[in-house]
Amino acid sequence: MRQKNMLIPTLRNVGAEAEMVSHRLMLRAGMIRQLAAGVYTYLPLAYRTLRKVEQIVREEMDRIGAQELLLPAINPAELWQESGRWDDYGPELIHFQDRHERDFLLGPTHEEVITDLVRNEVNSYKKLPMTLYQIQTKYRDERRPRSGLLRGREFLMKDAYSFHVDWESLDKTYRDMYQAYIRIFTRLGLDFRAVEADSGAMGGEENHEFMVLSDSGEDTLALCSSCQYAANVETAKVGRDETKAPDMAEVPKPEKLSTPGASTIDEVIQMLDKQPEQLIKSLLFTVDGDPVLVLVRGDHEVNEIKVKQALGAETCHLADDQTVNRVTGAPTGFAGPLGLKEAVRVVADHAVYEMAEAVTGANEADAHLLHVAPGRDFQVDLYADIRTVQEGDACPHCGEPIRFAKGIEVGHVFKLGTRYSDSMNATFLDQEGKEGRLIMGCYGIGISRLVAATVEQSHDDNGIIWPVGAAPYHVHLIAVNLKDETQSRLADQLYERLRADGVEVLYDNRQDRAGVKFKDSDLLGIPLRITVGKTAAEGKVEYKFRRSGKSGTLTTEELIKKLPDLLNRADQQQ
RNA sequence: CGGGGUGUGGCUCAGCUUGGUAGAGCGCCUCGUUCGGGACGAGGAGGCCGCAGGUUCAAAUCCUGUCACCCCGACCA
Repeated sequence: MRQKNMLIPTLRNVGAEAEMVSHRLMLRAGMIRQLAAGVYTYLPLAYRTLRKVEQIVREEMDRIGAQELLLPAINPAELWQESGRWDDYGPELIHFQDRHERDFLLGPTHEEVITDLVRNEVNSYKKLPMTLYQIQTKYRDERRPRSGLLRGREFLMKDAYSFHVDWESLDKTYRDMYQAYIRIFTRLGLDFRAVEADSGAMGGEENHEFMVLSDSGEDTLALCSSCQYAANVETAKVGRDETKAPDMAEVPKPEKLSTPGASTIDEVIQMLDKQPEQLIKSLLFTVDGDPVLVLVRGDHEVNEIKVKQALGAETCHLADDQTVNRVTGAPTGFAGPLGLKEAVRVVADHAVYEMAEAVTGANEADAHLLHVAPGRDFQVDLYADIRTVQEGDACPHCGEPIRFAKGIEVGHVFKLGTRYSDSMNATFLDQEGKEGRLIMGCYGIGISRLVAATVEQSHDDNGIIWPVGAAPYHVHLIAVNLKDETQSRLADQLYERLRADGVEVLYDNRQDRAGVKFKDSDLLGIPLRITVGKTAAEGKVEYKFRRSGKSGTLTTEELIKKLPDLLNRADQQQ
């Protein structure tokens, strides 16, 4: 393409509202423009990159036998009422009514539509397993869209759904997908990890998130410093040594102390001159409607997801103040396991078991108890791993220390099981003519987010550095001075030749000074730059890799011969 | 949803406290010089100051409302 008439409105600077590197660089490179909060126009360069990424995803999906289709973005409310998600998804659904006042929504994901399709069209085990996917715009009314393409309200996503007669079949497709994802992110040259994750509102069983490592990521990952263990901190397990029963023979009886106004761990340790790990933090949760007292060590944090899992519950959240008052007889901040007004279930973290004595709330305003011995002074109904992992904790697999890293979630694979086939009655007939419930998996990749994540991970002070796989063009051809007849003719010839050879080349034929072209070229981040300049008279041009900065001079014939080789080297760091 | 902030040529911003002719840099157009890392000179186009009310002789500026956008938090996947 000749750059002169292309819509590539580069900017020297952008406003302070764009904070994320990818957001700033994509604005500056003339790739995206914001239309509304979380809604962006993809200009020609961004659209090319988007299609490049799409194509990689498509190839890897096709390779594992997935079939591409396109589902409607507009969904009737009935389908979502049937699955129960019309209410569950809540205000995040963008919905509207048509002229007949029928409810519709713009799909944030497509389990309902695909399940409806498959239950109608696939009735026999002979067709199974089957994997279908689409690449489509999704709509989510995020409470707070932010960070440019990383968290939009309209975004491009690849979503795949698999259907099976049994779990073994799902396991196989899940593994295939997992490998396909690894190939996709590897082809994009990304530094990423597959981590164990929580399935959230999607429901279902085993699942992994694919995280691009980046300090600007919203998710925190717990990575083992020694083995392969990797998990989202939301769900990461806490490893522990062999549990040792504490010796509490010498522990005196509980003693009440006045602690006026000390309702937080910090205030209590200040007042009593204790360390946080000598306290038991007691929090009242409402779990499936019932109050449950949850105990963790003072320096630990309760993990609601784990509490929910440990109790096999559907819902779990901190109890409101009234409930706390009723159950403990005290304002929030003074709860403890001794002397509750109501008998409630008590769940404690493993670390609590190992405490010989502890400070707890006294279930009385402005008072705490000293010398409380778990097991002696109160009973625990269930000990479980219910705290959030901390940096330095033992890895649950090998015991080595866990370290944290930040990541951007670009993919997620789920084993859904029968979550949707149950609620939507999706069945098939097996070999014996008996009806079976379809077992499902679903697998997403945020395509537009992936583009932004690539920029987050691949840039320098001068601009974007595209991996060849995602680059909008492979070669940026620059004529230094178009008024120089020799340069201009050589550049034109080279452009036509490259084009004829099928090379994806962007030709900067603008009547600008060299400095402007070089600056823009760095900003756009095309992997290989070819400059036609001073040496044009000798029939020579210069090449330069955007990533490594390495350069050289070649005749045009040599260049054309070596171009495939040069492009192979373009992603190299050195 | 709570807290904070910002809306002024295409872009980045000043002007607002203390009301009185709407500004700068970049970009854009024309001419000339320049031409390998965001050139220089001269001339020019372009803005009902987010919107609606109000106060005032007079509002970008003060008041009220409203909308949009950004940031932090909560929430959610």
